[in-house]
Amino acid sequence: MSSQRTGVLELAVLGLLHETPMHGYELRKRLNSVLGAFRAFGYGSLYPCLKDLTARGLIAEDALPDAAKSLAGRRSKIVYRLTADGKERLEDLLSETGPAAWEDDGFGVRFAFFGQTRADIRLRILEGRRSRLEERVEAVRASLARTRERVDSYTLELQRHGLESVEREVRWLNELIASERQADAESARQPVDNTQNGADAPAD
Amino acid sequence: MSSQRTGVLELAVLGLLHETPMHGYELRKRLNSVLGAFRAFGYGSLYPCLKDLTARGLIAEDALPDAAKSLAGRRSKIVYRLTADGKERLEDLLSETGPAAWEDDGFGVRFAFFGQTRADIRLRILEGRRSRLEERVEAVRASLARTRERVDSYTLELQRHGLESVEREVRWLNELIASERQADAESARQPVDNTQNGADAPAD
DNA sequence: TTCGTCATGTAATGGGTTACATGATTAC
DNA sequence: GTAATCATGTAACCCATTACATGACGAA
Repeated sequence: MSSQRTGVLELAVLGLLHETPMHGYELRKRLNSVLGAFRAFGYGSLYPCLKDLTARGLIAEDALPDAAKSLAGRRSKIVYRLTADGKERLEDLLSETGPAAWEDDGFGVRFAFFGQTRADIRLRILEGRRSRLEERVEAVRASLARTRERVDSYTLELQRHGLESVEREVRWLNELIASERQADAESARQPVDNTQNGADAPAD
Repeated sequence: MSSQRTGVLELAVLGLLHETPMHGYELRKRLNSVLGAFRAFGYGSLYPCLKDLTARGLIAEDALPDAAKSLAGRRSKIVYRLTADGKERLEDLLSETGPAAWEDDGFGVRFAFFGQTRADIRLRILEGRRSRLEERVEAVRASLARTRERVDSYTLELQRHGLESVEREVRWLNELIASERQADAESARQPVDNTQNGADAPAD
């Protein structure tokens, strides 16, 4: 039932390859530099994923055994690039606004590729995540309130710190949402857009 | 070798049951209230885990079909309690100071049960986690420094926010470590301890 | 020549999620 | 009597991890 099993890794690979073709080793480094603070992938995850994506025709390999490679960079074995199908798939994934898009992992990756995401989708994802986090805040607050649940001080401290972290992210989201809305309003006033569906432009 | 496959859930269950016997449903609530901000487990994870732990003799079920249940609490089907083996296992797990203890998940659970953990182990885990996080900070900082890696502003913002989060946790750990050390020093001056190996006590 | 990093993989397994299925008890 | 919550489970699947294995290339 419409359950597009995402797999953070798949999305991340497609997203990175959309920016520019790369080979596995490089991909992994970029991956861990972009998502660095949250997640780390090893080769044991990446290579099987690349094989899978290739088999599904979403990416393709351009093997260059010992080609020119003008300046910069050692010679590479297999360079992967996004296929047309892959690009389509990427757009589909980046258009999702459901749970996958606001849960911890999924959100991080999607946010990293917000540059390739439609503005309205961005907003919905940010808001989705915010309300998700607000639920958590509520849950922890409730738990903190029920002090009868005799908790030792460490458990309490953990909850307190966790709560603060989540609240902090909510504030961050608030700022992001505000600035998205502002940008939206401004671009509506003077549509300087490129490649966008041009609404009736105001006579200058 | 020696790879004691932990499984956050297993440890969490043992830890909670060490405090007091409980049945599955209750266990799950406590679980998500204690670890609330970080992780959530569903029944689909919990019950199989309980069966597994039972099979391994680490916990046991006390079925009370419709017993007295004096005050407070609805009648429960299966109440789980920690066995002697389970307690031993729990102590082993809580004594670990390796990767399992300072990686995201493992750390959270272990911290929640610090009350049941030896003071020296606590300190080593806190320090282990701190140095782990410091590595991450370094990695992200390095990535931020290499501005050549043309990143769009969203990716950048994600990295920036991630970095701040990690730095924040490092500060938190610093405080915790300091207060652990202080408590340690104080208890060394006047050993008011119970159940501890009594060093030569100072004549009052 | 040896070390570090670049570079690519595989096999086995793991730990947990999702979705489904069921029924008892309590509050309204 | 009906809805919410309590309460217990199973089957299928998934995404990734761990540990291992291999080798070329450049710098010291």
